[in-house]
Amino acid sequence: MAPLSQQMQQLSETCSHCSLRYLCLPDHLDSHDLEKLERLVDSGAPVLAETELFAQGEGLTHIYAVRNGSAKTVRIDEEGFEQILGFYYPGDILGFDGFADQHHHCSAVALETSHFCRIPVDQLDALVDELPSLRQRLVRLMSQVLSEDGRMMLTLGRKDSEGRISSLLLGLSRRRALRGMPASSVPLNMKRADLANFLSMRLETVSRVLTRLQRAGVIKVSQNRVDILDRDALRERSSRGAWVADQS
Amino acid sequence: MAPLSQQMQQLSETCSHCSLRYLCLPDHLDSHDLEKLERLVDSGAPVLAETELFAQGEGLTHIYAVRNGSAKTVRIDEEGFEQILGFYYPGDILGFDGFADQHHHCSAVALETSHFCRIPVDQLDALVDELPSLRQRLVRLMSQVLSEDGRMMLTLGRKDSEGRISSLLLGLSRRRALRGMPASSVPLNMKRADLANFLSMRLETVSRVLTRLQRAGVIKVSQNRVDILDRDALRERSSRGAWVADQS
DNA sequence: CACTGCGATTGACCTGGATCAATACAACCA
DNA sequence: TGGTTGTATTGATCCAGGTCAATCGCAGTG
Repeated sequence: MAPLSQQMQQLSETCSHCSLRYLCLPDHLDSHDLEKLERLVDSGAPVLAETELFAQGEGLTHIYAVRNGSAKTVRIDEEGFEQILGFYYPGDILGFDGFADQHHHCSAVALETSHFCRIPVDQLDALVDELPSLRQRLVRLMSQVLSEDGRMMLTLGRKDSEGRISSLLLGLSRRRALRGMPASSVPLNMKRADLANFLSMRLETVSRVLTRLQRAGVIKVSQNRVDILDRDALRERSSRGAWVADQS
Repeated sequence: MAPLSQQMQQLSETCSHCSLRYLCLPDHLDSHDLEKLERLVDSGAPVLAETELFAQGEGLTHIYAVRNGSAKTVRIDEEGFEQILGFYYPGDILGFDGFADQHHHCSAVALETSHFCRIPVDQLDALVDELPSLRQRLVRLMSQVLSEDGRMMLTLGRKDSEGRISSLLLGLSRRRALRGMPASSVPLNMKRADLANFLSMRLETVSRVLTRLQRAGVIKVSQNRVDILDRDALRERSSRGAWVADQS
């Protein structure tokens, strides 16, 4: 339950007044440039849970910023396997991977009823040519994703189930903190199957690990929400069990 | 042993005459823009095996394109775990992840004696503001990496040891084909430990899988080189053993 | 040539987590 | 209130691959 004032702020139509401007595209833009960006943004109707924002293979027409709510991106690879690539929260941008060849390489789906800012790519493209600050911002955001992907590969490759869950929870918590939301109470808006898919575990294992962590007094689980009781213990578990690579 | 003519071509000082221009930064640039880019590029002395091009944490001053030879990127995460993020071949760019905060988030190390093109970031940055075509090219290359990262996460998360090795071999082979090199004979310039680290397996397992594939007549292993005897079988194995995710 | 050292291979064993299957719980509807 | 459906938890079993350890092969070196 965020206070009403905060909700209003987040839903404000203009980037300049958006509480997320320092996380999102607008960061580092001066008010003049920001105004131009603002004019591109279309904050449309609410998107219902399970609704696709864009589909894999589709042409790239817009990128999206999460305004409120949450989303996931899913890719189905050549062999038909489905992989959740990430979860997205207010201020995050969806659609960067489409710039490669002007087609989306994954689908984006709302996890709950959410609002998104739609930004038409062609106009953004033109504006980027005009505003060096915007280009830099864009490159930085993409580069950030790259470096987060690296971290994720490490998690998937090196950590055991407990480490993966712990890392995920800490990550979600950290991202809440960035947004000024209570970091010790993390809502799991996605289903267990989504978590399992994302972390490359079976959902039974997700369940087991969550209860194990609960029994150990590290977290408190209640269906769609996890309270972090002992952050240090969680941190400890997120790296314990990760195995060290052989020396080259 | 590439023919001398090809070596000469690859080592040509100018992008315009470089045989890799269609893979590398210059692609899609007209001759006028290309000339400007060319002036930034410094193709320095050969880099010896095991030498660092740049180190994690270091400020971003240059990005590098592989001219010939090969390299790997390695990241050491907060908890001290070392992860190889990728292998790089002629035409590939190293250093993109540094744009996030002007610092490298991984180290780059030559796998063998290699040549690299050094491009100073500040000058590149200025040129990018000047040339929209270069900006687009840059964004596309970064976006490509993003989408390849997605594929890699899937491999790490979903595939068993045989699938991982098979995928890797096919990937290396495909990249050779792109460069016009014999695709059925793949040199493994990195050590087994590097392969293992990259694929998140133990080196013993890498060894076992390679010999298993050899015994099955799919490949022929000879210390630092793998010959692909039955590409279809390899493809089959690269997806077999990958498990399907639970439905959300 | 013997010696050393590094990397690759192979063998034997054991554990984490996938798999299969049953049960529990909540929301929703008739 | 009971039935139905979707989701989460828990239990029992099994195996891929991690772990430990021995061996081998080759390159360099005194």
